[in-house]
Amino acid sequence: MITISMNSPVPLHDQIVDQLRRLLATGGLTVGDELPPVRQLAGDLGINLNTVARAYRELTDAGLLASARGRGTVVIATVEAGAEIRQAQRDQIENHIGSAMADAKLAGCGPEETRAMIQRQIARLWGEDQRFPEIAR
Amino acid sequence: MITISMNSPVPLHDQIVDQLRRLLATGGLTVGDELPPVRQLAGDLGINLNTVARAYRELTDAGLLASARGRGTVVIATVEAGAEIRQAQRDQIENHIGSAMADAKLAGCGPEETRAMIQRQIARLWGEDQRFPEIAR
DNA sequence: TGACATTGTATCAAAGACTGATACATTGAG
DNA sequence: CTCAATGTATCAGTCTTTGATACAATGTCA
Repeated sequence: MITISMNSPVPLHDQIVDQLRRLLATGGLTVGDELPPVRQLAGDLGINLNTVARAYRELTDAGLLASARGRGTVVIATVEAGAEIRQAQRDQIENHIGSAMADAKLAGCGPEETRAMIQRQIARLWGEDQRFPEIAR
Repeated sequence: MITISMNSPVPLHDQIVDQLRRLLATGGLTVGDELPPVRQLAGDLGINLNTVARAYRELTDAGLLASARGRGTVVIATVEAGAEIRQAQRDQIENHIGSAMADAKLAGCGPEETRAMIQRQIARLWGEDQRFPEIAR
């Protein structure tokens, strides 16, 4: 469900938060779903339970999860598309996308290969049936 | 030329390295170009010169830049597309792209808006004239 | 009801990374 | 030769991250 990289410069709890947010955004996690106990997930990942607890707490503070002693952690909200976007945030996101695609080019991916990656991700995120007849300018 | 964010969890020198690599991959920097002196860039960004020097050194170690006391830092190599890609690296890149696009959806971007972002980035990376007649599956 | 396993939370310490201040070494210009 | 410009090295301070451990709350089962 979650994978982490010990080599990455991004902290472990941030990696977990990012992936959970991604699952919440893509439908991999929906309201009512229970998350694995901190000890279990920490054990699976081979890290300390505090690190997982911290990730859960950050999302709890964000209003996406709810935790209670003895009862576990559940999803109470998911982020739905259509929310208001600030321009600064939009620029940051486009920058992030551009950075990822630059990495692809940097690693030797050609445009066709990159396009295939994007296609897969679009299908995964917005549904298999979503079609984009053309993306030419 | 370079912008940094003090709020980001990613270290300053990593931010600089990422953006420089991106410039090297996109043609914003080519062989022979001189980089700003560490003191100047550090001053512009409002950070310590060591942080910039570290970023330069990392790229120097990677063989992309060359630095010399008193003479400055110049680009000696750029990364060209077509290099061999390992599968693990490819998966990581696709994961990165997917993460960026998930962020977009998370922030409320619809598929059309995301597609527009991608379109701009493709044009920027692989040239204005590059066309992608369709990206449907 | 009471004991106990399960789960999240809090506290504290250690280790490491990042950033910065400062001094040093090299190059080139005048 | 002098000196400004530039990259490099060293050291210290501060913060973050991670982990070990103990605590608190909830639910289950005898």
